[in-house]
Amino acid sequence: MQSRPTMDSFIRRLALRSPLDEADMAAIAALPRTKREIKAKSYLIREGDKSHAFCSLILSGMAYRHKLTDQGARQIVAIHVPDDLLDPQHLFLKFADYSVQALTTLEVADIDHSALQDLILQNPAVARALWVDGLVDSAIYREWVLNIGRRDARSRIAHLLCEMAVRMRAAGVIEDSRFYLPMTQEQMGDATGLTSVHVNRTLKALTASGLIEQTGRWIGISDWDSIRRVGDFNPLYLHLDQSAPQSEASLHSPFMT
Amino acid sequence: MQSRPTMDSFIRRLALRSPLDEADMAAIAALPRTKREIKAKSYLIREGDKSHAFCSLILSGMAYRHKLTDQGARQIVAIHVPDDLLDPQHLFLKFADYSVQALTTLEVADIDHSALQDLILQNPAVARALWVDGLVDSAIYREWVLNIGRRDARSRIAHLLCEMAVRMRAAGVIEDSRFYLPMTQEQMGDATGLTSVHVNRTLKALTASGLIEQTGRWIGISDWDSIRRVGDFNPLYLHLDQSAPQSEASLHSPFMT
DNA sequence: CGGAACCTTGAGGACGGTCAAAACAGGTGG
DNA sequence: CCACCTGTTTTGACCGTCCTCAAGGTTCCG
Repeated sequence: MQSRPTMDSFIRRLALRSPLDEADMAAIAALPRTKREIKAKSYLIREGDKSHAFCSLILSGMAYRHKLTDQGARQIVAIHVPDDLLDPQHLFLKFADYSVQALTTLEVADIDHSALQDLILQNPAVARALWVDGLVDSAIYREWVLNIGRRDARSRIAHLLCEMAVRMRAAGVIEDSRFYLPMTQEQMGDATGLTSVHVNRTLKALTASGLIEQTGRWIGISDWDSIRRVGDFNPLYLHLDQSAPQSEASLHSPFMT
Repeated sequence: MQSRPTMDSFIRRLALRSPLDEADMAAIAALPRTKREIKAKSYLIREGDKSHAFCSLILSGMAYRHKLTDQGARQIVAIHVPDDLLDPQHLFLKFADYSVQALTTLEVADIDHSALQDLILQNPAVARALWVDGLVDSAIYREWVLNIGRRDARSRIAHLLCEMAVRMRAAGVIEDSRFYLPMTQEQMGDATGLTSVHVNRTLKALTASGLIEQTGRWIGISDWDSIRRVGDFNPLYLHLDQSAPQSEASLHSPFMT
């Protein structure tokens, strides 16, 4: 996991989906922030917490967002990669309806709320870019509802792997045609509405069918086209390509160089 | 379904979660818009469509948002009640990753994008209120992921009914301690990741246990406290009460007068 | 070297799905 | 006002995907 101390790639991601000129980007880059390191497994946010006075941007590492039922069953509702901004919602809502926990050691930049609010007030292009980021979040939630509600275990896992491949590609953390997915099989189950036992069997089956290769938590995708079909994965919902709604290009493998 | 020609109650809902002064409200009320009537079952938006040049606000009636898998399985990802603003996302994203279909005859107000964009640029309080509305949407999606991923059929249906009761209460369309839920059992299944057959059996079981009463598509909740417990329903995620994060009041029945 | 967390595998069970048919409701047109 | 048609609800029988429980292996880290 390389160290990525600046916000450059975050700004580039925003600019991908919403127009930002040099001045806008400079304004974001100039936001006061403090870097912080967070240990794997520790909580960034707990359900019911009052909102923090800052937003955390993931510089490196991964985190996940989850909710619990009364009986203590856990559902992971989102997985976050570098350049994800955790909780701009806390700018506006008073408390959290979910928990966020570090999946790996995490480098985050805590951006002060009042500075961010000021920037949003003064700079509509920045406000829009952040708003759009949240809209894409929503789109991902919708796809997860579909994934969990209407696909079988094989498709769900395949879909999860496809999404992570594409998003990690966008974040620039794909190495050597493989990606490191720092999740236990239990966590993958919590993300897909399955049990760890069934995730285990499903992963083995995907490997046996020659769709993926696992070594530890490194995932290689041997046959992108097949796994895309099995997972019924169409990356349009990630809105990574604002220019071409229906482009075939978006179906290409995230492992192509 | 009473006719509700103005945007007053929409504005009131926004003001519930985000501060708006008289001038802000007047500015929203002055937005140019055209009223339109939409027949039940017709599409407002189709997946893959390029964004419209307007946002539709539901004045009366209900609609749902859905996505399809490759094999044609349908998942309803959201149900919309009066005062819901459909697709502020289209202000910023170029195409739709879902379809929206009318559940009943619908009265909507189409608000012109350019006028709305201008208002957002000029008036930060309005921008914020709309942003917050989208954040609550996200919170609902998260809860649905949990509902579908980690609750059994009985809880899922109970949860759906609780959510609809509370949201319809907020929209002011509860009559006589009952609410009209214009969904077929197949649609309820599509919303909860179940089949219509199982929804039927589950509803019968809830009725038999004395939790609800059904007459046609009118749902009466006989025992709010029990169904809330069965559905593991805690309305905090709806962020209806910004003042009191942990208030017990939020657990009260939406049928109390 | 030891322990904890995680992965793997097996056997059995259950929740919810599938398929199919019948009852019912509501609207339309004769 | 009845006859019809279509969409919806209801019920039954059977089945399969995924869960549960449990034990043994493996990996990783202190």
